[in-house]
Amino acid sequence: MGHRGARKITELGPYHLSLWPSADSLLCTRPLLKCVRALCSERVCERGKGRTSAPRLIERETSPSWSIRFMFATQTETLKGVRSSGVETFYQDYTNVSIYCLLLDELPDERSSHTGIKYGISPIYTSPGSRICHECNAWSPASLLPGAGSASQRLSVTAGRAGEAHHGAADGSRRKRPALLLFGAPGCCRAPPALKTLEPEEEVEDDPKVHLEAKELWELFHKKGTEMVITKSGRRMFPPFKVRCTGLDKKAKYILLMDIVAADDCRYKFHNSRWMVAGKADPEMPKRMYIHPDSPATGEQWMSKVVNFHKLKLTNNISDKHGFVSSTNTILNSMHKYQPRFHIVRANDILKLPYSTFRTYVFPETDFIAVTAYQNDKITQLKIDHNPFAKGFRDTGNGRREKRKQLALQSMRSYEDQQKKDNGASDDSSGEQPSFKCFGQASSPAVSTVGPPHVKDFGDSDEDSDDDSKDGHLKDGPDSNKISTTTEDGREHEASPAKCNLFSNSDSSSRARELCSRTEKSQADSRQSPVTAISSTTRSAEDIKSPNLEQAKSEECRSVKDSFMPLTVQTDNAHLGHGHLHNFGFPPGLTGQQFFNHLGNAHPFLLHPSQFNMGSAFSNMAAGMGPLLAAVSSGGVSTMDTTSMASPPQSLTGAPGLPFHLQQHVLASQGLAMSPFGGLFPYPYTYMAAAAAASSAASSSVHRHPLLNAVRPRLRYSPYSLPMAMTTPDSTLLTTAIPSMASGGSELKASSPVSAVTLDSTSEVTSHSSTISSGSVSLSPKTLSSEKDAANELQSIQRLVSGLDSSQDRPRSGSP
DNA sequence: TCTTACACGTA
DNA sequence: ATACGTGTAAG
Repeated sequence: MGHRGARKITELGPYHLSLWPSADSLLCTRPLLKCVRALCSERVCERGKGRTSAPRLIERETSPSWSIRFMFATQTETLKGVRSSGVETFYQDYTNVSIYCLLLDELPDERSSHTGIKYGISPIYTSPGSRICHECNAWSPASLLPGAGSASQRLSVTAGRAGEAHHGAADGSRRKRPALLLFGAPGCCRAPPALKTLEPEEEVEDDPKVHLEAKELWELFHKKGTEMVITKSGRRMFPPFKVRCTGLDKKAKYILLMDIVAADDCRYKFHNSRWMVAGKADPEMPKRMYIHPDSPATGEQWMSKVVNFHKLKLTNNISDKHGFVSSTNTILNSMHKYQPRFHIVRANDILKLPYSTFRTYVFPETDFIAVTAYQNDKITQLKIDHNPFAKGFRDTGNGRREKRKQLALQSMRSYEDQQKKDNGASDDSSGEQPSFKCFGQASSPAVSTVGPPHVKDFGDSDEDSDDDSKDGHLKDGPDSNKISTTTEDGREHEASPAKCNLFSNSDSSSRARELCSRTEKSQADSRQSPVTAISSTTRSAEDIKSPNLEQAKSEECRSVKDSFMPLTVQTDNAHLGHGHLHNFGFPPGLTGQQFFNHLGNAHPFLLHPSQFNMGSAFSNMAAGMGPLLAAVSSGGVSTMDTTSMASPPQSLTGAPGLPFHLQQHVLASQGLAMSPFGGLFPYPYTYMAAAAAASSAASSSVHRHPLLNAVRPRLRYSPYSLPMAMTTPDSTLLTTAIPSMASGGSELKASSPVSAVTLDSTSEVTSHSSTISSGSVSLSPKTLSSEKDAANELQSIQRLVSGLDSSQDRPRSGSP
């Protein structure tokens, strides 16, 4: 990575940045300077004059390995104006970066008089020990503001509403202060610390099997070509992705995750009632790994219920109004095909993810095409017939609202017709309402279809025709819940996983490509094989085997047991820098490299390490914000554990502890996403490279990295699979509500593990055992109190940062 | 194509 | 009662 002479950075004082424009001090971080200049010229000056209007996000590519992004938190509206040559670029930064939150300070007149610039930059949050790595020039928060302000000072900053940041003075006075969020990719070549602090995993024998729930329902949709609506705010999947696990070690703890990866590199169009390839796929959005909110939990707990991932939402929106992506959202490209994947990782702490073996399960019948509006009327009807939330559109007696409307329309039309007699067409239209068409919704017994079959089937694809027959099977069609395809029959459905360690060999890259190719094929096949278990072992490339579906269920590649190998840092990685780790307070060992590597090896479908989504927003924060959080916490906690932040996805907010504005900040930072792992797992870029490279996310980060660049040609297929050792960690975010903090290393504990408390264990389904949700799991008593506080703070910070959704989120965090 | 407000439903 | 999940129609 380029060393750009950042050497002085370490010497910078807290206010160096704030003294801006004192270019000299900034020179140390050339990239930063560059960004600042851009910012100033474009926005800051304006700001000085008055609040501006539209929110802005300015992004700059500052170096091959990383970049810095600025964002004005002051804006109240959306960040739509992301100005970037391409979304891809934008995202890259997004994911790969750690966040720094700075406030714009008013500059003394003498400083601004000749420049007209009224604001300087002062950091708000920084992690205590952060600094720059001379080797890789990576920039850590602390370096920016070493010493800048005490924790209390930082805390004093409060955010008002979403667009404004208020600087709360001790006296209680507040003055508005434009806030600038600076996002910088952390990078450090220092070797990651070992992860000795975490509790060792016990060796256990397990043979996990996974059943897809509601398989029949999935198949029903699949026949027509499943479509999933993606919206700005995020849309759930339907059918819901639920699985039932068996064969887990009752006592061992597992982390369950899911992600959604591109099924191929094609763009589709719905033409003549059929899905057809319409060109090459658009750049993949950064992918996230969604960690089930109940994770980690014991095998017994997982096996006692259906594992539901309904909290995961699909979106086409890059950022919310503040530019942050909800942790539970997975960004997809409309008109592209995707394949959900399920992963089982035996680990008692999320921090160990990077070192753990992923058992990946793919259910070919769950692939789908993301759409902003339904294309196939049959799919629409299936949704209406089976999704309980769409009952209002069913024809059944009661009243489907649509019916009414239609009727109304018809009446109106008829009326009009009489008068005008225009349209025959109108009639069609009436008939045409998609929702009415019933073609095979048979599945839902009750209500379903019966109604007016307006049906017009387009007779979509041939395949479509049969729909009905199957439908019948579905248990209560209308209620998805009821249907549990999985049923015991099971084995068919069971998928065996392919294991993959994050660990990836450097050579993996080539492999990854192969995988990619495979995957493509697999897709085609996918339908055939019910389940595919991918097992990739980090070590053996071979293991990776085909990712594809063909291997189908039965294959299990358990090759490697979870090997917890903290990879030592690969040399490659080494230079990349793991610097973050420290900052984040993550256990050093955790750093991403290993993590990624493992993933990378995996088959095409491998996860991308960088992207973990924790269910809770909190978690997001944690991930991305580690440093910030640390800083934030007044407690003086030096670093927050990512782990500590657990929060229910929905609830984020709740934290009573922190000042509201702080919360916002945090969120924002999170959202940004920072580095996926970066946040959570501070990891060196390196490791990511491997895993990430393949993935889109990877690509993003990759850009920066020369090495990565090579990889860049995105492998669509295997998002996660990159072999490269070096990938940057960026793309993924981990978001999760991490329930248990686990005993972090000493550092962690010190930092303040937050009680995971809030997890929302949404484990829907049935029972989510209280235990699980409680996160009782690994909390250490002593840390609890502090943890809670921390959590609260985090939440508050998140809010602050995000400034947004506070309303939505509810603070659950509280201690139970 | 995508976004938004909406009615209507679940939970 | 509130919060939130649906597809629709209109833009």
